[in-house]
Amino acid sequence: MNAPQPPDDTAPTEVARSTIADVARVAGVSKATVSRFLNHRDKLLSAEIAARVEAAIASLGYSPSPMAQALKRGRSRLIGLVVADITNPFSVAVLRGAEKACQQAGYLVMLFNLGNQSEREREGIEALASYQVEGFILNTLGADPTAAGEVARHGKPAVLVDRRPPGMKADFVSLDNADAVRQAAGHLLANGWREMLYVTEPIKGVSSRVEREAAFRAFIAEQGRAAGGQTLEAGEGDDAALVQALKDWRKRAGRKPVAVIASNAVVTLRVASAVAQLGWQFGTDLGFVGFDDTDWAPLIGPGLSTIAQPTDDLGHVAASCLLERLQGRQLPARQILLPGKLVVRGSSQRAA
Amino acid sequence: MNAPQPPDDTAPTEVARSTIADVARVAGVSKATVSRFLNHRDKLLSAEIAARVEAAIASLGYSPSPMAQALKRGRSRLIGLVVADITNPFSVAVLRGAEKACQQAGYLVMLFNLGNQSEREREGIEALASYQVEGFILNTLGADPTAAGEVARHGKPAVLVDRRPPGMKADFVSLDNADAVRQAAGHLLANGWREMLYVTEPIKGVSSRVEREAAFRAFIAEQGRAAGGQTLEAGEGDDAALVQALKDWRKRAGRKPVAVIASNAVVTLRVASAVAQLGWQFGTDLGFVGFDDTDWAPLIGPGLSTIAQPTDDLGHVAASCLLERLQGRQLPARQILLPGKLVVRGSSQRAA
DNA sequence: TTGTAAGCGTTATCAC
DNA sequence: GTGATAACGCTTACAA
Repeated sequence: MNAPQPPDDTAPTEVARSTIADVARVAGVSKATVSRFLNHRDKLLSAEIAARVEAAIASLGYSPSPMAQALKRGRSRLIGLVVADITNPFSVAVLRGAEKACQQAGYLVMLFNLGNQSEREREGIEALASYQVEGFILNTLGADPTAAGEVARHGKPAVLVDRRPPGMKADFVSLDNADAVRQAAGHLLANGWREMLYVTEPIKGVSSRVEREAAFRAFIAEQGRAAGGQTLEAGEGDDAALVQALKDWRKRAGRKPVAVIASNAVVTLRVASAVAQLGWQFGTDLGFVGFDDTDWAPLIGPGLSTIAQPTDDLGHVAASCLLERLQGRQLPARQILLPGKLVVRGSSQRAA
Repeated sequence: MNAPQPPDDTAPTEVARSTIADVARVAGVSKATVSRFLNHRDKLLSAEIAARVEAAIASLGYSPSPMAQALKRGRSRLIGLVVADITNPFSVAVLRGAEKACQQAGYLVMLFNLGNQSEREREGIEALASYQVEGFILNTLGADPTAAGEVARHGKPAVLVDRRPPGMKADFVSLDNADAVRQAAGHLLANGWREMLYVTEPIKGVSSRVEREAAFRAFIAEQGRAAGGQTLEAGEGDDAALVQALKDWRKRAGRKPVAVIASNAVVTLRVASAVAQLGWQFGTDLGFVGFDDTDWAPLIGPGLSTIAQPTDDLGHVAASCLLERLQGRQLPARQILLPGKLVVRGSSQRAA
């Protein structure tokens, strides 16, 4: 304990970031000149000075502080991405697409994950806004209507993905839900499944859920007596209830071939689990199509048929929309619907 | 073209964020006083003035700009998280844990996804550092050795998750790989599987892959003639090759019961797909344990046995380590190994 | 073509 | 206790 204390700079000699002032000093010019070199490159600069500045920058390994730039310019090269649930593969896939597009355009994505707690929407938007993000990509909103206002208040452009809050005017990018549901249901019907059950998470006014369920009902209505259908809202953690509901429903259907449409990957998992418990086989006891073509879908039972969402495009398009507006283009709020693609596997083909 | 230009304030009357100066004016005090109120709250403030400031802040809906604060203080309340591949459920799970801990401590997580392009490590670290992140959580590094130096250069604390680059001194949080492999292999052996194949992504010096494979080899060596084992590095997209390799290997094993250990979820998927193509059944033709307990594991075949990583804890612990250091604690580089948990399902139990 | 100086929104160091 | 004032690292009139 009495040993001479080594100098307590345990932190590995923190190399202070060099600033524009350092560069200026080394190059023997003013800060303004360096800044010009950075922002206007060739214009208004004598070759000799430009070279000196360039050398100084290189020798110091200087790069400008985005923070300071943001403070001064009011622009940050940051895009705020609010995601409902990072655990949802759909959200992640969209994120990936968006991120790629943003990075290509020189923007960095700042992520705020709601973890499905919609009451944190405002919080997320506030936090992001305070970092001067230039725009928002929102894969959430539905519950908290004030959050929409929150975005508007900042006057920053926003694009909505997948979910559209009640009265919000903004670009909207989403799967063409109506078409996708028709593809799924139509395919099942064509394969001889006569009685369908649409299983969804509790709808709770979430726009994509509303749209899909409505499309399902519309489809069934159109078919007259050719097909029957109903909707089941399955709450999380209610596994036993789902099993029971499926059993009852199939019994009621009598001898009609029955099929389930699952509204997303989470529901697919729950249904698959219930089906396993019941000892049923996809494709023989039960037809099935689920939304979201996950990489495990081919491996369950005879392979699960799915509606693949163009997630990468969704993210890419969302980012592009936003970037366009950031370039100052003034357009009315657009609504971009991308088609889903039916991937046929064993679960939707009658094997009995 | 000659039409009178409408005033181009099409942007929805951008409500300028109110600044500390606004608050000062409204409250009839100086900026310094407002700042004191914000940072030192009660100390050194007369009740009357404090009340006035508080009222002004409330009425303006003021909140300080983190950017300006970061610029001034050199601290940003930001933590940089570099993730090898946001598509990997393991990475996402860790991210979730880390994010939760950070948010609780008042930090925001800034995410940089490498998309598996390890050559972008430097880039990511640079980008994050330029935003003055106070520390790093790195779920990557292995390939680019200069990236490690990059982190050190900034003198900011970092904690490594899952992968540890060659010569980097920093906190390290990871699954106890050696123990996990022994659990998996031991369990298979105990269930009568005599010949094992360890299937991994190309090892390429990635520490976690190296450790797991080494542990597997060590385990086999210890068993003497009680068990045989070999390793297969399966490159991505090489599906046909994997199928062939499995076939050959099983043939060579003769009548000995064979089992596969998959080094992570991605490999599990590839193996499951190959097994399906071969028409084999898990649990009868082939034993199986895979790393990472995904939510689809129970649904494939008779259920896939897995080693569940404590992902949430991993992320949480990583964040805690970092936060501790940010609080100024000087500790030697720690190494925290969390145990995995064997989840037994049908695939590892001999049904034949 | 280049330099000077003001200011972005904060916080910290002084005086008063 | 409170208020000027000078930074933090950068951009941008305005001068020269």
